[in-house]
Amino acid sequence: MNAKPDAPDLPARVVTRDRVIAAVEDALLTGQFVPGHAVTLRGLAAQLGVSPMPVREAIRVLSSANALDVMANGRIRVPTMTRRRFDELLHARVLLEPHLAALALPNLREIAGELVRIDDAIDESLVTGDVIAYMRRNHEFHFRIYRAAGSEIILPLVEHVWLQFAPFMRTVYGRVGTSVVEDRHKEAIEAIKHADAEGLRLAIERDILDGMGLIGHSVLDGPPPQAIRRGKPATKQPQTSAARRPD
Amino acid sequence: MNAKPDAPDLPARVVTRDRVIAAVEDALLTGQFVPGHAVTLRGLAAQLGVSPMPVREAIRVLSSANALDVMANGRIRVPTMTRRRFDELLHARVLLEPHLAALALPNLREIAGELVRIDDAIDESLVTGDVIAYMRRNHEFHFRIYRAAGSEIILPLVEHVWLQFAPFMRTVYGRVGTSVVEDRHKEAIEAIKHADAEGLRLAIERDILDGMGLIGHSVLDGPPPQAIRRGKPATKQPQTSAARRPD
DNA sequence: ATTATCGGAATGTGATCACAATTCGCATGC
DNA sequence: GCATGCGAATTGTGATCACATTCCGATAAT
Repeated sequence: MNAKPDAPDLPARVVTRDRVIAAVEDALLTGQFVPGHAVTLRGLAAQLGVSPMPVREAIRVLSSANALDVMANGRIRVPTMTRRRFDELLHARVLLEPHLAALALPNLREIAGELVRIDDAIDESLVTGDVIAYMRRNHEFHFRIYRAAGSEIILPLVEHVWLQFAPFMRTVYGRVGTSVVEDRHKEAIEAIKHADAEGLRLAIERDILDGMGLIGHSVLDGPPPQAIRRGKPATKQPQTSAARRPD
Repeated sequence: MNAKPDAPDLPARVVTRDRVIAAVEDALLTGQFVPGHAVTLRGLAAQLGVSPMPVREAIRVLSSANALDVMANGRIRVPTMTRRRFDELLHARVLLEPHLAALALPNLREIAGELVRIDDAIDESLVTGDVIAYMRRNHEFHFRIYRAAGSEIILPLVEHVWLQFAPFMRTVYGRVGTSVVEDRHKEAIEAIKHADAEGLRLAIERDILDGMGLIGHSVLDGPPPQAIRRGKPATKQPQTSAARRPD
């Protein structure tokens, strides 16, 4: 490599594009972007106080990860959830996340206390009904674990999956509330303290299946996803932004 | 009647950015981008005959998928393979691809003939030593199978992984040749014909482990890849910058 | 001959403009 | 009252310019 004794620490210059990406990702993960809602370059740029150029790249990055939906005419919107997509996302989560958790187990002892603290914050967000705080904390709980696996390949894949299902979960919580949320974090922490890899794997899997499976199905199986409002035969997937009102 | 597109097929307007992405992805998957080689906006734009703007978005998309490496100063280059990265990529492949193949098994009967045809083309590429054609055909063989799984979530994840390890494999083939390549495609085809899910899963897993594991380790454990620095050692291989001349 | 220093070239980033395509609003006509 | 047609506004895409930073090469000094 080229010897560069000047700065061993990477300066990590903060570029506007990365700030935009982080802002949109946070908005997606905390459910502040409603599925079906349009996302425009200039609109987002004005909202974030930047020029459309960094937003363009950020949107392109996120849409390439299927975190934003690019329609045939180029318009961009928050993806709407379909039964098929939901099942596949659930599938991918069950495939990847328990594996990552078990892989991270040896490194989790030292952050067990921090996980307990985050889980306490989650409980607090649940009782206060702060959905955004809950989703952010829940994301932090899971990814504290997954990050400890030290896998720089699988971890981004899991982040992609989360970016896709998170907006939908926000809709779910907005409809059924957060009181029905019951995670398996306590079991996971217990498994970590006992260095029980299989127990941790099972706890994560159950956390995914319970949290997403039951709630997701109850909502997706409810109203049929084809609520024709004006009889547009061109669009095979009518948007539900203005049709259904979450409460 | 302006808004009445009779054609049910989506127009799918071809934008320059997508062509650039496809071109770079193909170059990565076929090993025409040497690991460590710099990729510049204006250089790639001039090479492809487009303006730097679509290239900027394309590079951003690919770098977000870790298919291109963004250094601390913002410069972009084809990622270099490390032992750690390689092991993780191998790990991710074993985790995802056999699963996808088994999932696709019910839909593979009808394309079994096509798979045989592609595999024959692979053998032909191997005897002629056409590494680029081999890599393209091998990619096609695998993704014909994976695409049949109908999973629009896991499939992009696998594509991301391929984009990351493919350039390195090109280096491997360029060093040890393609004569040592021995895949498990025949076993996979056999398992498909017998509707043997477990056999197919095992064939894919062995194909990955044999192809990447043995070859990759032999090269990564061998000579360090930072041998030559100055002097431009006889660029007999078509480089990425000025290799392709449109006319 | 080796090292230090300086200047031009190259690179990524942000901003702005131009343009085709699409969408929305509103007036018009039946 | 309702569909229709037209024009303005919006949107994504591509191109170009400006600029800070960095890299490369040449020149000069020891």
